[in-house]
Amino acid sequence: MTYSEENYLKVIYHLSLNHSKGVNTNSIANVMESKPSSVTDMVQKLAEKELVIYKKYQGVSLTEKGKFTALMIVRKHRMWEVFLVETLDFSWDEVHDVAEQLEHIKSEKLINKLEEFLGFPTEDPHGDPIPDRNGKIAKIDKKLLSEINAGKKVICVGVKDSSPPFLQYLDKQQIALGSTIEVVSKEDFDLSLTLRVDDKDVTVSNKIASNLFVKTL
Amino acid sequence: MTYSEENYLKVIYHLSLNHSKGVNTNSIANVMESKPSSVTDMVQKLAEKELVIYKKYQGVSLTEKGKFTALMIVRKHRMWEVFLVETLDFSWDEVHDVAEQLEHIKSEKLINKLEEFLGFPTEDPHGDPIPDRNGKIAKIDKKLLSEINAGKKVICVGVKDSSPPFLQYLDKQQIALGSTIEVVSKEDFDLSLTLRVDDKDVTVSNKIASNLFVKTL
DNA sequence: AGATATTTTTAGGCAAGGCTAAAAAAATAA
DNA sequence: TTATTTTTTTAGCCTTGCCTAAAAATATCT
Ligand SMILES: [Mn+2]
Ligand SMILES: [Mn+2]
Ligand SMILES: [Mn+2]
Ligand SMILES: [Mn+2]
Repeated sequence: MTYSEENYLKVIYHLSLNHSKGVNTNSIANVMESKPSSVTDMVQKLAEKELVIYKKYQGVSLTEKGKFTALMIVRKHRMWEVFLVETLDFSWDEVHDVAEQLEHIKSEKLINKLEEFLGFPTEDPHGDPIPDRNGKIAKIDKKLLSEINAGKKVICVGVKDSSPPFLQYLDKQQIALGSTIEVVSKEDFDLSLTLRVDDKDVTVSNKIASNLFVKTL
Repeated sequence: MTYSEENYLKVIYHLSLNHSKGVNTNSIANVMESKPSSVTDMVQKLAEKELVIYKKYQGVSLTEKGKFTALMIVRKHRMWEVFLVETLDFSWDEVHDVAEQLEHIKSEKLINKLEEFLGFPTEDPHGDPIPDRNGKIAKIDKKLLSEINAGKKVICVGVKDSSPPFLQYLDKQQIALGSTIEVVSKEDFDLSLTLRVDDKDVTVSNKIASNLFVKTL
């Protein structure tokens, strides 16, 4: 399994969580920052190896084998992110790029020992669930903050976008995983929200609110 | 810098420690388990990038830039080996292959944070010195056990061969880094040695003795 | 339905990093 | 010194993973 094949499987896995049908060529190319023709090439190779199911012009989906492989990569990615934050004091906006490299290290023993050392974490620093060694992944019950009505109190449990600028914005507003957020009011005009986070009022745009996952109490 | 280029630089670095002149094509090919023609190709590419000095038929040597790059890879390799043994409880014969992968992870911050977490170790689990972040590497004063005369007491400080079979042999004989070894007698015929390690007598062949580094008291 | 636009695939090419076989240079032996 | 062997380089080929341009299939609009 090459580095490149692993990245394709991971991207197909992530895309198939939303687009419940077959994943289309163009969306893979967009995420991979490559060209549709390259995607077609690789997808045909993955189909020969029985990692994906592919019919011309019909999009692609993972086989059980392909899905398991993808989950193991996601497992490693998120486990390493926990290590970087918890053990090496990285901040949550610095870990993704390094984890993109570390997720390709091939050693079952390494990931299992690391998991043990970290105390069997179930979520990564962005609130995403970590698959266990059998590929089982918890479904975390969460809603977007943008779907919450005024007057409700919720807890921040994750981010949809985990790009550094967004995470740094949250740091600046002192919104972190576990923060209690009260939706004070919602503006009809632009759907912006006024929140109370730790006794401080903050106004956030709809774009912000639709990238924050929360749990109702 | 690709994975492959990094491996070439590392191999050239290790070979140039012994073969004090230019490193020859064939020895690189042997270590890399590739063919001399492939080595010539790559060496020419490295010369263009000013990482090595190369004249046809004259062997190859590292430039300052190439040497620093090689040292940073060695630094990462050995630091990760310490992590695997100290933090994740790997045994010293299990770490090399994983470290071969981890040494290519690109993040200065990662290696420096890891170094800090590990308490700035100066040697890896096989007794080899770890270069610091400026590329400075300690020269450890050590001799081969095979050079020690009968009657002397020494301390085991490293291994020359760090292949799993050899390391496992040492485990079985309960010889570890830090063990005190007394050379009881040396057999003229085959240069085998009788040792006293922790109040136990062991006989080892010359081959074993010439792969163990020791420090005289 | 028929025309047009979009998506996807195919065809052909390129760079990296390998390989084998043959040629050239250097080292060694006679 | 000349002949032979060994080492090294060159030439040409292959696979992987990417690309562009063109062709084919599918989707959308009138
Ligand atoms: Mn990530
Ligand atoms: Mn994450
Ligand atoms: Mn090693
Ligand atoms: Mn080592």
